Amino acid sequence: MTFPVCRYDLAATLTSGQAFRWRLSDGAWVGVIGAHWVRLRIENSDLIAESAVPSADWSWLTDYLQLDLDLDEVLQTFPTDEPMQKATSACLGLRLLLQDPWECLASFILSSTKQIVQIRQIIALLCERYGEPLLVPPGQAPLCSFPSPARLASATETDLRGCKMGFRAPYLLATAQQLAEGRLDLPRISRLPVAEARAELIQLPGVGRKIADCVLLFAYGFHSSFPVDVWVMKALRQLYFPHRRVKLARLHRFAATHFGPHAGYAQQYLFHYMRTQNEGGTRPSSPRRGSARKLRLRAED
DNA sequence: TACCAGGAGAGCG
DNA sequence: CGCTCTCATGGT
Repeated sequence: MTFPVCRYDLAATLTSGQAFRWRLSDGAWVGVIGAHWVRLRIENSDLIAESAVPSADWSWLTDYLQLDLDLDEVLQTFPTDEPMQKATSACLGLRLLLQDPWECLASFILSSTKQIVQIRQIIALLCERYGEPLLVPPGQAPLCSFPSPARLASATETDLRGCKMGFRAPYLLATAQQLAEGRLDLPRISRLPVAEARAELIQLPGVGRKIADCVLLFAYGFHSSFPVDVWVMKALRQLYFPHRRVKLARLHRFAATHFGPHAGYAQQYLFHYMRTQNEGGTRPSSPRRGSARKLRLRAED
């Protein structure tokens, strides 16, 4: 199946720390959306999608990739200051996905103080051990669905620790149990105002402001939600409040007023910019070479 | 080797 | 409140 697309950077989008199961294989991106195995690539401003099972309705894909979103319309609402100009021009075509709430929630519970490569490894193990095998085309590597709350709720903390998630195991287990018991209905949250939706999510074990904001943005499409992690905090302080002590609460207030109605979208550009800009590094600190040390320390003051 | 990673929660003054 | 400490694991 092919879909016409304009300014859609698949690589940046699928590796920008919002989803963790995509991998590049023979020049195409292979992943799982719900119960669908899918393989994606872009050729001549066309998105080409191959699935394992023929489907008449591709809304599961177009919704996930947000193909109907007008990116230019979003970009026009961004502030025209220099940091945003640089962040957006550094990666034209970076998009936000619309993911499954449970998979997104569980993934970000597992994300705390982990690097993206390690988050990917934990989630791969979790799916391999607890997910359902999917139908994949002949010759393709086997792949599983993301395990349901009920499935994880039936595991033990020790089982989950076996997936290398460490102290996050009791959080994931307790949250899975609450959802499996029906104590919180994830689909219902999409109908709430963003502040109430956030309050509901934060009640779950292992879910604080940052993870709640990630789920609101990446799975519920609340574009006003602005997750502030170490990277974005660094970006905001460095670019907008240099040489000043600024607290997290103030950064949230600043973000809510400065970046417009699609602030969360702007956040993704800042996040990607910070991660790719400096020496293609995966670390916000710790210089690679001695010669860079002085410059870096000066810039970070 | 020592330090650190897309945080959350508990304990402290 | 606001700050600090701990939590588990793997990479550099």
